[in-house]
Amino acid sequence: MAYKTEYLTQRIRAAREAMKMSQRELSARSGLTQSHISQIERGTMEPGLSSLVDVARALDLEIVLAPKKLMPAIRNILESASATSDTLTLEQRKLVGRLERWFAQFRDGFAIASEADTFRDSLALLRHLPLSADELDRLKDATERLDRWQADPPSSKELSEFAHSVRQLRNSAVHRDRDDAIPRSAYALEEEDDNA
Amino acid sequence: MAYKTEYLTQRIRAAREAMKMSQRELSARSGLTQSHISQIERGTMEPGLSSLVDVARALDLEIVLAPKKLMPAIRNILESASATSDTLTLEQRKLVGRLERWFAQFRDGFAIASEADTFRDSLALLRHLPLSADELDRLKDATERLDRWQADPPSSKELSEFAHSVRQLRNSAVHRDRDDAIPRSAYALEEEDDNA
DNA sequence: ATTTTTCATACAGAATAATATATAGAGAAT
DNA sequence: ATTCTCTATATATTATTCTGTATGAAAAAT
Repeated sequence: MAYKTEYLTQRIRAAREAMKMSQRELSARSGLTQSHISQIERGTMEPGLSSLVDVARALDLEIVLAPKKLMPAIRNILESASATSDTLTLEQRKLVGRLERWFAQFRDGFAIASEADTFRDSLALLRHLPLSADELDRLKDATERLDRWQADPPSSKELSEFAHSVRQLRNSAVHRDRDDAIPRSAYALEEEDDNA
Repeated sequence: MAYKTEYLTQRIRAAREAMKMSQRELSARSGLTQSHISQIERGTMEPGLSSLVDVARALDLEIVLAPKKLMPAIRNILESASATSDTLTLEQRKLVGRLERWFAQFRDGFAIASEADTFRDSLALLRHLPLSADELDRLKDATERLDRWQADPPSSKELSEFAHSVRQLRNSAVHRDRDDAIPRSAYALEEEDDNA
């Protein structure tokens, strides 16, 4: 009777094993008993919501309620995080990191605060989403503008334009269909994210 | 007792209300009793996981376990689908208006007449449909192409592509599911056509 | 071969979720 | 005012979780 939530409890077990934590240790961290955890993982019993929250927290996981329609985009993020990193994502992270550091300094340059927030959040996404070669180029272009702005600070209009172009980049990466997703060495399927 | 799952149950209530669904209707859809739902939403009782799953499903929501470090990225996606404001819709109308004026001039550029008609109809819809932040971005991108075409007129192939992208935009706005619909209250009634 | 660790399982009892049903109050609609 | 809908709340009963504790079996480490 318990497989309505099986996909969640299986993820719990996978997460625990991925960080090489024993049921006993998880028990200590979460406050549930070991026997309880065993039953949850096995599907012998359906946990209460609060138990799941406790266990998830202990595994550095968060419970999110997401509209079904957004699930492809969210899966994109979850998978890209567990996908093996290749040279593309390495450079990508370097670039995003540079943009983030720049933003920390230039945040006040934004005329509108919400625009600055949007920009920061777009960066958060770009750090985790797979990019095509073309998109990576655009990301590179963006960081190159930073160089020009070292000497000559941008106007708020330029900044706004800049933020928009970064957001465009984010959009194209987020809403990519999984079918034409960037080919990667091994696209891990949902249930086997236990590769470090 | 202070429940640690209140952030989830609050989202349930918010989702239900956003869809204008009564507790009774949700009760019918989810299989829980109305009284049960009331207590969950109020926080007087903590639901079991399976109850939460049932309710979430009935609201077209999915429960996701996400690594904490990915939360900024995920929040970004969740917000981009629901964020909207008055200023945004104002901008939306400005953009659509611009596209419409442009179309009045460039209508002959379309190789196929039906394509032009479809384009015009898409615009008419876009004027009245609530758009997410993402969709507004795409709309903005579209109008920016117009700028480039001031000097350098588009080929009929480019034009066709352009019309297609606008139509896609229209589709995503039209076929949005109830659950993540943009709350209309702010601008549902304030619409008087400003003719171009 | 022995010890340790890890996981599955069992059981009793306390705590709490969940059902079914009913009702009261608030607000909206007629 | 009367009727309707919606939400909160109450009560009694059943069902399930959860704890605490203990044990067996398999696997790993010594």
